[in-house]
Parts: sequence; C-alpha cells; structure tokens
Amino acid sequence: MKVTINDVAKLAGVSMKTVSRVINKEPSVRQKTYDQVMQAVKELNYQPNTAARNLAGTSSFAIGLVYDNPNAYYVIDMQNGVLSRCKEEGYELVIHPCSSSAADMADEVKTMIKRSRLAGLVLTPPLSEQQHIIDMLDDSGVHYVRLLSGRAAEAQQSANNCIFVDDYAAAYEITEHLISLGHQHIAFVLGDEEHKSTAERLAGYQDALKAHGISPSEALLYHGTYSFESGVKGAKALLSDGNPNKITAILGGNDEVAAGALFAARLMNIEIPAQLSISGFEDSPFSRQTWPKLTTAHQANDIISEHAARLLFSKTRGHRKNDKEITTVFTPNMVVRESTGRISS
Amino acid sequence: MKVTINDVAKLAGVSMKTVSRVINKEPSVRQKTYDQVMQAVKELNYQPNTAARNLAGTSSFAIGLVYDNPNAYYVIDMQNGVLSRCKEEGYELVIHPCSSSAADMADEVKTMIKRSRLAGLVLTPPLSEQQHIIDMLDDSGVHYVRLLSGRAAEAQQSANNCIFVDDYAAAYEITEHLISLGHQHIAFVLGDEEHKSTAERLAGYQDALKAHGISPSEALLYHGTYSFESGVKGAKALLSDGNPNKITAILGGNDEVAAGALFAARLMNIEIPAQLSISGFEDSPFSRQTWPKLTTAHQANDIISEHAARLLFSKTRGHRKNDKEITTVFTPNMVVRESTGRISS
DNA sequence: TGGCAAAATGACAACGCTGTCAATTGGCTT
DNA sequence: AAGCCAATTGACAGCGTTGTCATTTTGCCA
Repeated sequence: MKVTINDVAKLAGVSMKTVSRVINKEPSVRQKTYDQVMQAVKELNYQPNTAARNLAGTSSFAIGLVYDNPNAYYVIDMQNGVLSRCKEEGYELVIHPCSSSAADMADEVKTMIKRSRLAGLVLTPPLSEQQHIIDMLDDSGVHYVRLLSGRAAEAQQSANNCIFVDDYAAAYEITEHLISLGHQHIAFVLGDEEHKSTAERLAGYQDALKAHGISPSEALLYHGTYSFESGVKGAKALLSDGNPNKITAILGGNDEVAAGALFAARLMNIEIPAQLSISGFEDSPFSRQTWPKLTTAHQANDIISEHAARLLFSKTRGHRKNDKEITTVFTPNMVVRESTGRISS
Repeated sequence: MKVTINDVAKLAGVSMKTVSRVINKEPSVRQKTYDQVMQAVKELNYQPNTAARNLAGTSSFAIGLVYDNPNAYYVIDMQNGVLSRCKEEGYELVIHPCSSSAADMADEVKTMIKRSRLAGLVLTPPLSEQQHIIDMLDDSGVHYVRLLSGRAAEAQQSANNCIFVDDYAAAYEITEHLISLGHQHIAFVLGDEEHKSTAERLAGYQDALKAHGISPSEALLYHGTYSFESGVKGAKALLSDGNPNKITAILGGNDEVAAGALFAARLMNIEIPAQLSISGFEDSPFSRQTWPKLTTAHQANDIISEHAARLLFSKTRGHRKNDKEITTVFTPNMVVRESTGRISS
C-alpha cells in the first residue's frame, strides 16, 4: 500500500540514498541513474513522506506566509498563489496571521520559524516593510522573500529577495488617464503613511501631473488610511465648503477608499462620473460591487505571490539553474470602468 | 539547545514513554507522576517535535480545512478560528481550497487526507452539505466536523459532528423586524438553491410571515445566487413594471445580495429606506460599506469555526471528559442599521 | 596502460517520538 | 499475609527520510 523510498530504490536498482538525491535534486547524479530513478518513482507513484523528511533533514519542508492585512481578499489571493506553488514543490504552507502592533510579534515569528524549522518565509506588506522584522530575519539566517511596493530601478539593486509591485507606474497611468479626460484638479485620498505603497502611489501621481504641466498641490491631498471610512472622511473633507479647489476627480488610495469616496459623494449628491471621477487601486472584488463600478488598477495578487514563492524556493534547495528567470516586478494594469469620465459641464 | 522528550524524562525521573503519555493526555498515569512530568515540561519549556510525532504516530498532528467559498471574508474568519484552536492544541492546519465543481474533488480530498494522514477535517458549506463527500469521508473513516445551516432540533438528532448556524431563526427575526416596521409585502432574493442556508432562511422568513398572518407568495421570491450581480438582477425583477406586488422590503440572501439590491434600487431611483427597506445576512465587512449601511444578522464565523475545531479535537485523541460542553448551535444576532425603516408615505 | 583526482554511489546511523508488549506496582479480597 | 487482577510504568523497536562518511566508478593525463 504505502510506497517508501526503499521500494523505489529496489525497483531502480540503486541505493536509498541515490533516490533521495534524485528527489531532492542534488547534484552528482548521472543522467542515466536519474532517469532510472524517476522511472521507478513514476511507476510506483512514490510520494516522499513529509514527516520523515522533516525529521531527518536540517530544515522542514514547509514555508510560512506571514501577514498582517485586514483585507481578506488580498490575503486569500496571496495564500492561494503561494499554496499552488507549495503543492507543486511538495512543501507545506504554514500560515501565520499576526498583528504588527503586537510588541512581541518579531519574537513570535522567530519562535515559529525555529520551532517549525521553516525552509523560508513569504512576507507581505505592511510587514515586509518593517525594518526590525527584516533585521531579525537577516541575523537569524532564514530565507525569506518580501512582497513590496517599488519600481524596476529599485529591483535592480535589491538583494534579490524582493518581489515588487510597481504602484508608482500604476498611479502614473491612472493619473494620466484622468488628465486625458480633461481633469486638472485631481485630489488623492492617501492610504496609511507607513505603507510604502502610499508613498509610491503619491509619487506616481505627482510625477504624472508634473509631466503634464500641472503642479501638485498639498491642498488636494488627504492623508488617511486604507479603509472605507477614511475614504468617506477624505472625500468629505476635500469636497466640502463648496469645493474651493474645484476638484473634479479623486484617486482613492485603494478600492476601499475609493468606495468610501463614492459613498461620500453620494451623500453630497454629487453624480459619478458626471460631476466627479473616482478611481481606486488593486481591483479587489468589491471595486465591481459599487455603483458605478470603479476604475482601478488590476493587481494580480495570486500570480504575484506565486512568483514570490517561486523565488523563495529558488533559494531553498535543489536550486537548479532556472533562478534568474523569475519575474520580480509587476505593474498593475489599469481597468477603466464607469467611475471615471469627462466632466459633463 | 533543543529539548527532547528524553530530557524531560530524565528530569522527571520517569521513562520517555510516560512523558509521551502525559503530553498526549493518555489515561493510566498517576496524578503524582503527571504532576512531576508537567513540572519538568514547564521547567525545560519542552515542545514536542511535530515531525517526529507525525512520523511515529498513527495519525499526524494536523487537521485540514476544506473550503469552496468565494467569500474571502468568510474564509478568512473560518481560517482564523480554526487556526487559533490548532495553535492551542499544538496541531498544524492544512488549508485546502477546492472547487466543488471539479469532478475529482472528492478523490482529491481523500488523497490529501491519506497522504498527510490528517487527524481530522473541518468542512465548510457548501461542501459540508454534499452527500457524496460525506459518504466518502464516512467510509474512509476520517474524523470530520461539518459546519451547517440548521436548527436546534436538528442538532439533537445529528451525529454530533456538526456545528449548526440557525439561519432559520435569523431569517425569522429579521422578517419580524420588517413586519414590526409595518412592511407587509416583503420580497426575498434567495441565494444558491444548493446551499442549505437558502432553504433555511426561506423557511424562517415564511414562518415569520405566517405567524403574523401574512401568507407567503411565490411572486415575492427571486431564485438567485449568493452574489452581488444576483442581488441586482433580483431586485430589478421584483421591483420592475411598477412594482405590482407593492414590495416595500427586500431580504437579500446574504450581504452581497443585499448590496446588489441596494445598487439596483439606486439605479431605479428608489430611496433607501424611505421607499424600500433592504436587509442582508452574515454581517460581512462590506455590509458596513454600503450606503446606507445594511441591517443584517451577525454571524461570528471565527467563533463558530473555533468551536468546530474544538469539536473535532474532542474526537481526536486525549478526549478528556469535557466533550459535551461544546456549543453546537449558533444563532446569528440581528444588527439593525440604516437600510431598514418604516415606509415614509 | 597505469595512476589519480573527482564524481558518483552506497552503508548506516541518526532524527524524536509513539506503538507494542512485557514488567512492575498497588489495592483488594480472603 | 498471601494471592490476584488491574492499573501503571518501562524497554525497545520502528516510522521513512537525510546527513556523514566510506567506497566504488569514471574520466583524464602522463
């Protein structure tokens, strides 16, 4: 019933250890031997026993996914992406939700790593941006991959353990879209200051404005958080008092914020997009569940996280040649829906 | 550095096996011995090695969470609840998203169980309602716990491996709420037919109507799915043609559906709640991200799933006495927000 | 063709725990 | 106080891999 490495070894006519070498992609196995073993593996449908490998090996066949993100859609996508890669590699996934506010969080993560002897870690924002976590990880010698907001240029000089999402480019594109629709006074309800994506999106927005001869104004910025409530508040603040800044468009820090802005506009009897254009970021499911549907920038979180896992595994063991071909910079694509348009004056 | 069972045994002055007995809560350990061992465990901060236990034991120290639910909020809550219990029990969690449409899904789940020798499974709807899955599980002899829509009465006669959410009661309560606000023509946009919650919610709604002398009418029902789009379609259909049924309130199958209905009402220039009341189910985050915010029934998924895990563990090993005190029926609590009210005629 | 370093393979002992079964102890009965 | 059964404890052999180190084979050069 249960096929072990010994059965494979016998069938292939080699030693247990050689089979081990093959399935772990260790070097120093002749091609012919390799083929023989693989043949036997296939024939018997052999599947290595994870428990045994974990016990005998120096690191376990599991990686961790650490997250502290209130956005369920985001987390699920991340999880699915990483999971699919794990399945492929025969690794297990240990998910670890945590709150970065907890003082002992870094310790907790460290304990988890040591205890499970994790082969590696995938870090998602905003945790991936916290220096003390990175430091802890660095001197504990664990492999890890960070998911970050950043641009191609940055990727070049990174330690090759980061996957970047080019929020700058996305913000730039959306801003240009708005400008091309004739908007001149474009406001921005920013997300949490601590998130790198906030700064990146802001920079993209500002540079796009400048590129089109519009000078960015602090009066058009609302510093908030990545939440619906913040979107409501921000839009209200920006549009209040007869809209002295003549705002005709608002960028939401993400889709939730944009939905909040939409909500606020509704409260103020402002028609979207006839009187005001609104756009979000991320293309999370509920950007399609607003009225009107949100123009946003699609971010393929599942694919991105799959690449993160791929990159992590490339550092783990059996690191065959194919390392460098892993995409490390992803640029969200703008999706134009009904929440943006020309002003009908 | 690394504390093993041997270290504990030595310190406690007993054999390895006795320590094993203690940490696995096996019977036949004298109280005095038990205390000695626990003392040593604490002193050394001993933590059993999961890999070793998995390898040596007959079943692994891991349970699986199987889900096929598009609602990310729901999944995350479930996951967190189960996870917290796992942490407490020293078990690992293997998450297994899957699509029930896949023909080989049952086989896939079975393979996973066998391969990881899972100690048990937590099944969430709609999978928990599919008879062929249950059958497969039954004759493969795995422990499992189902999360189901159902009522207290049903719980009595169940196999004691179910956790019920009393959607009937919740629907009844919401319907009464609507009736008490003066509504007589209450429509219902139903969720997927295959989901048991759909039937339960319908029954609760109908019984509440009857209890108040209103006879349910098929014309007030729209058979849809648990999606935003379905809510839009359903509300449009129900309210079209001058609303011949004089509908003044709509129950959404869940919050998404209700949000969709809200959307449709908006399109038709119907004011909420002045002209139409709308309520949802589940109290998912975005019931607070609509305008106006949704009246709904709060369902504490994290707590519910924690109990599911608790129930599962009670069947696993070390089943001390405390079995029967586990809550198995949860009734969602109505949360009244701004989407329901009296008709202002 | 012999000799040698490097490459490939194998033997075997862990890894840390649980299951099995045997040995010991304790509590009662008579 | 001896005898007996049940409760408690312990000895030991795996569980299925990987790491270490020894051994064999290969490729290559003189």
